[in-house]
Amino acid sequence: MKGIVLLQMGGGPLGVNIYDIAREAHVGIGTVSRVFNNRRNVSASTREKVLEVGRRLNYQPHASAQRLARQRSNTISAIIPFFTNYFFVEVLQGVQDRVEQLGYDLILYGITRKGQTETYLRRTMQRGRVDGVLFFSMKFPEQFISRFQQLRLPIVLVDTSLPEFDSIAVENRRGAYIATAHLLALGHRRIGMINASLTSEPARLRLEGYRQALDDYGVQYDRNLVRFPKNLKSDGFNREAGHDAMEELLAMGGDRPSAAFAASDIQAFGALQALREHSLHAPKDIALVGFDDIEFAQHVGLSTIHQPMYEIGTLAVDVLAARVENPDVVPRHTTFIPELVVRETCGAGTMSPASRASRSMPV
Amino acid sequence: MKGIVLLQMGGGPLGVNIYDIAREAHVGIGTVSRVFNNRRNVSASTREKVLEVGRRLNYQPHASAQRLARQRSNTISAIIPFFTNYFFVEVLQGVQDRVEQLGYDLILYGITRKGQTETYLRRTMQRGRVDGVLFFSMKFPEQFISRFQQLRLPIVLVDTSLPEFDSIAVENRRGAYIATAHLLALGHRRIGMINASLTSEPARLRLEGYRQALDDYGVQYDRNLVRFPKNLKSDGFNREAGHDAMEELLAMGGDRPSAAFAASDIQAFGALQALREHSLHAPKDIALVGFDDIEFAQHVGLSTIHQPMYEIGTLAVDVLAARVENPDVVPRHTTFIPELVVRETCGAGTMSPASRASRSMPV
DNA sequence: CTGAAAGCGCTAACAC
DNA sequence: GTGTTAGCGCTTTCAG
Repeated sequence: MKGIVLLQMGGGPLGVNIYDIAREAHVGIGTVSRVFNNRRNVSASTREKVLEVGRRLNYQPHASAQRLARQRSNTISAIIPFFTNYFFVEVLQGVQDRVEQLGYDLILYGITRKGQTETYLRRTMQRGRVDGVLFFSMKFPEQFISRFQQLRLPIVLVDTSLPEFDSIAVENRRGAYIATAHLLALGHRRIGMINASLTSEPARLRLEGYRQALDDYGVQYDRNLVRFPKNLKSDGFNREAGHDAMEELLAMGGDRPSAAFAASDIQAFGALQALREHSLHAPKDIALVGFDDIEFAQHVGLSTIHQPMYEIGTLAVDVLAARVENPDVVPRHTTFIPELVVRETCGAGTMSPASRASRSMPV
Repeated sequence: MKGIVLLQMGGGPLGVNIYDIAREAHVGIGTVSRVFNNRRNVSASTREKVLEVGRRLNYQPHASAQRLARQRSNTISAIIPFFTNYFFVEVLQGVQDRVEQLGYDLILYGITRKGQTETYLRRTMQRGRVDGVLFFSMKFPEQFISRFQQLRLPIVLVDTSLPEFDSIAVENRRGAYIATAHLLALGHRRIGMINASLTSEPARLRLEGYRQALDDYGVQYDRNLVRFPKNLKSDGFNREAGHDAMEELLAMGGDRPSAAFAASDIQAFGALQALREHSLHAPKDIALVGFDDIEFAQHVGLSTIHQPMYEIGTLAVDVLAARVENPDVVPRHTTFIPELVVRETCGAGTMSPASRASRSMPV
């Protein structure tokens, strides 16, 4: 009866379920379930009959019920800083596309304020919510390590790492080295670094790469040339920090560097702005190389270190999915090698449109 | 027994459930449920007892089970273009923050390729998945209108609209008018427009505002001054389109405009780049005003029309939540009035840092 | 105030 | 192949 009614009114308040289909198709609910789950032990004729009724009644399986019965949510979450960096936007595209291919849903937990991280971690840990989590670009809170391990909740760290969990990252040290070495090769000897807070892992590694390059070129490290954000409320991966750091560098007067390496593109933009405010230009007055290669880097002709962000996103999902299937293998750590992209601000490019558009130039 | 075991091993494979708590606390499962749902018809003493056991066993309610029993997912989805515009990033922050406050989960469906829209719409329509959906900046496919209505699935349209559903948008016509009038007031008479494809609603409205302003200032409309994207594969809200449009404008030689209004900041960036390639500058050679006021507009000193993106995001969630609670009220359409932000590229600003930082200047 | 019982809609193990 | 029967874990009457 209900089936008929539904048919007439085009979908009742509660929606049509597996029982409606079963009744209408004169089969058991098990069969209906098998059909819609593409199990093959169903005869062609009954399968077609069920499918026909399903179409006619516009049946849709109930997602929550499936998740409960299957003990699997087919959902993953992404905990990702939203306040800065734009890096994440491009990574998210990769995540998004892969997640769609694999049929997962993606719950987004964007961090806009400090402190949200723990809220979201707690939330994502709740049973039945997600099968795994992607954690981006932030220090993973220590007190959660053992909790995730106990719950056996799969997690992969992206752009950050911990021995306990799978991780994916770019070789930050290497990238910074490449950037600095490039400047060195161009003849610069006083090279500043516009860094973020050392509480950030990438910031620390990028500093190391910078120093290593200096070393290899026999240039004495000068701590006055390395600038950190003054405002400790954020990690310093933002435009203001970059702006202020460049101001400081400029304030050194005759001692000021002839080139600078910024720990992120976004800081480089701030630095560029500071330069403009002093009627100075890159690379003429100060050569500049950034890090990330976010989309806007092209807009302003910023030379920078390219990270394969989209690929990082897709790989992150793959690794997570693999762990969901097989929770007991040892943590796997993947790293990408970043590449230098020469545009205008480093002073090495020709000014032709061709070079401006160039997306990568391996070293 | 199970409770004890769980206690000892710190969480069994299946997790502790309401029955474990009930047994351990010597109460019925109904009572346990009431306690964890903060119903007040529970005596203080039993409540405390249940809570204590819950803490001890590290109980967490199972999200899928709750959703199934409550017939409510406490989740909403956001279908949002990811390919362009950066507009969405800032809107998403607002969405994200509000969604957290209201206790919803946010499923993200980012559109990176044409055609994904329908996939995601179908997906988000599945029963039990979400309580409502946010649909952004794209033309809502006609064939889904009646389907959403039949399912009575709440939806709010953002940055686009349809009579049938709630919507939130900025007054595009008004914004374009303001931008153009500003240029006119500065003395410009030949003003170009760098537009996106007219298949986009905002593009159409912005053109209208542009023409209206011209009219009001007694300036003859010249269709040669309005440029559309050549590449019809996208909607044209991107850097390349802006770049090419500016090229075309420049190619007009002596007839070229002395100012231009771009339908989006991102197109304005492309235009700025084209200018640079010709060793021209804004506002000296061509004054320029954009639309959106995405974060990067500050970086390059772009004068533009500010949209309250964060607020649009939070409001969108509020409106959706309201409709989830009360599905039967008539559709509500909200619009925001955009404001002009004077920076450098329009040529009206003083060059002081103060004015550069100015975020809004109502007209 | 509290316990018992009946779902919510689906999956999966088990017979036939 | 296919129907039946238990769950999955929680919410929500309904008695008392």
